[in-house]
Parts: sequence; C-alpha cells; structure tokens
Amino acid sequence: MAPHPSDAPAIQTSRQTEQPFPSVSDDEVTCASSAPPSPTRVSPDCAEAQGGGCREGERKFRARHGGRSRPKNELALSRQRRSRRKKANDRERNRMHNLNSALDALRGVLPTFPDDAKLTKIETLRFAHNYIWALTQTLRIADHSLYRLEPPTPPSVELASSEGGFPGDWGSLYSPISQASSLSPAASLEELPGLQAPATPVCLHPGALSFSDFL
DNA sequence: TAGGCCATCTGGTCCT
DNA sequence: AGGACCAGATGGCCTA
Repeated sequence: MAPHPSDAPAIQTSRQTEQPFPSVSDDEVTCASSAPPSPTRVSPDCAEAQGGGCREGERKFRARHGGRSRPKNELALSRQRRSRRKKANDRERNRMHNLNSALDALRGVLPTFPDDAKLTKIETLRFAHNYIWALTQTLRIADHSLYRLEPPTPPSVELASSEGGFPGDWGSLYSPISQASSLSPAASLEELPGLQAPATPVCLHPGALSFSDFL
C-alpha cells in the first residue's frame, strides 16, 4: 500500500517555462485598461487646434491645472501600470507553480501504479480525499478491534494522541468537511459537488487498497 | 474535430 | 500601496 517512492513529482518544466502567449504588448495592455480621465488633460479643442491660437488657452489651462505637461504624466502612469501588471503576472505565475508543486507532492504520496497516467488536478483531489477517508476508516476499525482485545488498556484516544501520530483531537475521525454536516463520510461526501465517497465499497485492509478504489 | 485539461493573462476584491 | 487570492477569458496541446 505504500506509495511507490520512485514516483517523484513530475514537475512540468517545458510548458511552464515557455510562454505560449507572446506577452501582450505594452500598448495593448495600456489600451485595454481604460485609464481614468486625467484632470490635467489638455482640452480637446486645443488638441485639435493646428495653429498657435490655442497656445494662450493651453497656457491658462496649464496654469490652472498645475502646469505640468500631460503627456509626460500619462507616459509615467502607463509605465507604472505596465510594471505593476507585469509584476502581478509574475506573482500569479509563481503562485500557480507553487500550487502545482503541492499537487505534484500530493500525487507523489498517493498510491498509484507507475503505468497510470498522471492524475489530473481534480482526480488528485478526489483521490486524496477518498484515500484519507479510507485510511481513517482503517484506523477506526483497527482501533475498535484493539480495544476489544485489550479492554484494560486506556482508550485509544489517549494512546494515539500520546504518541503524537495525529495532532489535535484523535476522537475526531473525520475531516472538518465530513464533520461539518454528519459523521458519515459517505453522506457528507455526497453533499459536496464533485466529491463523492467511493462508489464501490473501499476495502479497508491497508494492504488491499488499490488505485481504482479511490477514483 | 470536439471536448478535456492546462497555463497564462487580467481585473477585481480583500487583507496587511 | 502592494501583495495574495480568485474567477473569467483565451488559446495551446492532446486524445477519443
């Protein structure tokens, strides 16, 4: 039942490093995001004026609005916006890479056959959920039989917690999700969209757990 | 070729 | 203000 250790997380490298999308050009970015109208914008009248008749008005306009030339500010703003967007994109990419790494790590500890195709993200989550549920059931059954065989021993709750195997309340055998509504994992799982308890009864003997049982 | 899966970009929202 | 998180959009790749 042990996860095969040779199944090192298959980190996708090629698709992660390459940029399938040529990054949207800076101009497109700035055009797409509608810049708020600037209070220091030169009046359209003046912008359209060809001759110098507008200069007096422009001078007054600048005097009224701080006197700074508008194009310079817009350029700076545009550059700042582009820079922020680019940094946000990098962070988002890293965040998703971290998420994928965690998923790969999770795949690594799930018992699958080497020949099996790589689990998709949703399959990995469902598999892990069902696997944990089955292991929990296994522990519960083992716990009960142990208690029946050796009545004088302290309750299993104390045994388990004293060994530090599980943090928290050992008496809580189900995940927070399962506990939220019911103590029956099967019932609680069915309430979750996309997450269901194994359709076929999962064999609770650890050695007999198989990949197909959890999907 | 349609559909599934995925990576990335993007803008919005919330939090520190 | 800047970062984290999220969901929608988009397009590429792969398979039945």
